[in-house]
Amino acid sequence: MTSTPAAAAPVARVLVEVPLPHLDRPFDYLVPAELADLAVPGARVKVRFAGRLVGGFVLDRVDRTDHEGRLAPLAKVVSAEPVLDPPVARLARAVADRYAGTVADVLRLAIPPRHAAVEKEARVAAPVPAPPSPPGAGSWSQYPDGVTLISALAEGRSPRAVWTALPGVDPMAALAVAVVAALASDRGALVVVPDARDVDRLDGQLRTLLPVQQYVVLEASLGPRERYRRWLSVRRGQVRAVIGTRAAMFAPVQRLGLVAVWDDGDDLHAEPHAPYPHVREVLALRAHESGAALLVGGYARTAEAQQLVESGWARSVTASRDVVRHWAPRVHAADDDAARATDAAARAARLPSVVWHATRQALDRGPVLFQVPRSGYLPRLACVRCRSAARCDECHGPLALTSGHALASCAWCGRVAGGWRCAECGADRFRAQVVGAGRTAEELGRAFPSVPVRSSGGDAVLESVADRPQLVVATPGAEPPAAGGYAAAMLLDAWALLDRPELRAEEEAVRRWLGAAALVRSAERGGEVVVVADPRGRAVQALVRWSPEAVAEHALRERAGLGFPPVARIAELTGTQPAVDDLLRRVHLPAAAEVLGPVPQGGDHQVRALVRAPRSAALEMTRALRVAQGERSAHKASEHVTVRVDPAALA
DNA sequence: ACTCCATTAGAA
DNA sequence: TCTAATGGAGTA
Repeated sequence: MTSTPAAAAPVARVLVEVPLPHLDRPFDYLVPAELADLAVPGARVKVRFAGRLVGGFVLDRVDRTDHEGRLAPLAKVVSAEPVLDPPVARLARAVADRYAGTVADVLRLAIPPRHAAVEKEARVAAPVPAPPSPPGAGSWSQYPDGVTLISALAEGRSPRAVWTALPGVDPMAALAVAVVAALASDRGALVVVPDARDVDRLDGQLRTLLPVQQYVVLEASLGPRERYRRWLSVRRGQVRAVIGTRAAMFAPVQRLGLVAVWDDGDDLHAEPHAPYPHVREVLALRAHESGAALLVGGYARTAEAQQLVESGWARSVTASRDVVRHWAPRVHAADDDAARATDAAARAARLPSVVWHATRQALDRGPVLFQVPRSGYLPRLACVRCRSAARCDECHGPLALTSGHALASCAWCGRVAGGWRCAECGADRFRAQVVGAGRTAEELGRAFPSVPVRSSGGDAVLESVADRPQLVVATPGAEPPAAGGYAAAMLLDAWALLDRPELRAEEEAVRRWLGAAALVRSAERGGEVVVVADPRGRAVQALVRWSPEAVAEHALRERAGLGFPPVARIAELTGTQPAVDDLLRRVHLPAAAEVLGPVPQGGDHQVRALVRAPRSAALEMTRALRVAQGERSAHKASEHVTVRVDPAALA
């Protein structure tokens, strides 16, 4: 190359798109004079790196370099569109540090693939819309601090709140009000919800408050073209508000005033690609870095959200007991066995008789919702007498009833279980430990022959149901709202959710129950919820009293006692034994960190080690792990170790 | 991943 | 002594 360097700021600091942890830093390149105007900070470029052309982003243009040797020139400026915003670049660095990953990995999540035609088409600058006037507080007046929260937003301040949403009051309407309040202060807003159905609902609410040109919807189902078009309008500041699902968490909203996440306990908020960041954590980082307001809302509350409250960083927004009582349905718990065998009709329907009676009565008043565990939780079988799991005689795998087969068979080896006897107590009959949605729908059809039964779940999720007597069987998260609220909800096999071995089982159960119960009419309007589980349990009590904070407080204390996130930070290292050993040998952990394992994982010759550090040493721990990963990749270690920080499922 | 370079083993 | 092969370091 013989071209002369640019007259001003001839050095471009470039982040190269290579997946290797030890290359996770900027490299300097010379800007040729003819590219001087194109190679703006944030631009996509191609550079020669280790002999080949790789993509990268210009982080900055500077006058000089610290590099000793000769600088290579930028090979090409792909586009002068500054796709990497400086605040997003800083965020990517923070997220990479937090999750022991690389900036390049984060940017892959944050910046959608370019679509050249889209970049050109919108050259005609759309005018930036004028801020809307401040909204009324809407349903926020139901919460003691709600009105203050909205006016603070509208006045340009940045409150941070963990919000327990009331049942029966559309939370999407409240989120829409918060968005408009942020816009009214001449700032931007970003709301992330778990799935497309929530996006649609929020969209429907926002549409009533804001012209559609003033916000965009970013969701996974968009094609590359439309996705880039909308994303670009946000980056260019033509649109100030974004609503969307997980990938929207990095949306380059300009002058960010509010970030919000709905139902942060939903596992859809955990990004499945490296470095596996979580929406709530990323948004909290954004709020911190941009000085934006943060709203973490849900019917339930996670231990992580509770931690934000207890650390004093965010405040708790919760309705008073009186207001909760006004909106919530009546909830009561019925233990499965105690209620089951007493009533012939109930036995025929294989329903606890409380459920059967409550359903029959509620059907006079409107639709009745049945929440049944997802079919993914294989319907397993248990001894009818002692309830121990029914296992295969041959391989000791769990027995299951699969659809289309009358006989139980082993979920592992497939052998049909004939002449089974319980290994614990000798009983010769088992019962379905968890009945799948399909089977429940069939049985309800027989028990209530004149009533229509509809199912929602899997790939057939109902949008909503009409306000007339009918039975709606849904898996958790797929419950369609009913026009005037459900007359009742039956939470079947609720104990099955609690029996799961995971750390979050209790929190998760409460989250799912509240999600269904929130769709039921208030007690004043006759709304009723029956949860089939031991009434004495803490989770069941939280539902009965509609006090999710109690569960979150307990979960947080429990995690503190165990040294688990969010009180401590844990990195999970997974790989082959030699690979994990090698990483552990190389890593220079802070003194406060502690290594557990490695222990073999199920199958695959994989092992897992946990590295734990108190929050005060967490950043040091994750940085050390990244450095050690880098050292391994620099030494061409062939076997990869996956590092996940604060994974959602810690058994 | 890929290139470059140094060290080293192998053959004249 | 020269050359091909192998390993390690660095990537601007």
